Amino acid sequence: MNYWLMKTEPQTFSITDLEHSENQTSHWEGVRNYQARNFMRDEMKKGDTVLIYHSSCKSIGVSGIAQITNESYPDHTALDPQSPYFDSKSTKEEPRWFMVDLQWRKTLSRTITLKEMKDYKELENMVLFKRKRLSIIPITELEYDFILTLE
DNA sequence: GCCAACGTTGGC
DNA sequence: GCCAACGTTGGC
Repeated sequence: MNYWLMKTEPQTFSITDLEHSENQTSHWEGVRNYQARNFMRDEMKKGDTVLIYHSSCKSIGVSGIAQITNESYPDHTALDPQSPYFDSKSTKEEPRWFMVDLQWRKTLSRTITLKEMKDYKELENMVLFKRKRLSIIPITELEYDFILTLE
């Protein structure tokens, strides 16, 4: 069982939106970065645990927990010319982009902020700090457990 | 809104 | 295959 951190802009899709989705479950559309795609396509497994991270917003940081309920399948929004995630180079026969399904587990009582996470030695090796533009980030069980103790 | 970091594109 | 130009991410 693996642990992940997935970034989202809450004005687009927040942990609260996931909580209020049908069956508290949603697909995770719009990943358009190859390394993030590879994590999703090749390594995310059903049952993996995900920290939901809010970016580009007032309160930046970890805001909730979710779980992978469906492993990767083609991201249909890449084929939709009306979608902001449309990619003319992706086809039904050879999909370029993938998504997974996530189910809500918990909305944290407060956001564990990026700022405070940077203060802890226990988290100093987080990929989150090293790969600033990666939207899907593997984390260790120790990092996961430690972050949740901060709530 | 600014801008640094950095991933992607495309000419050569 | 290199690398300059360009576009996007995301913290501040």
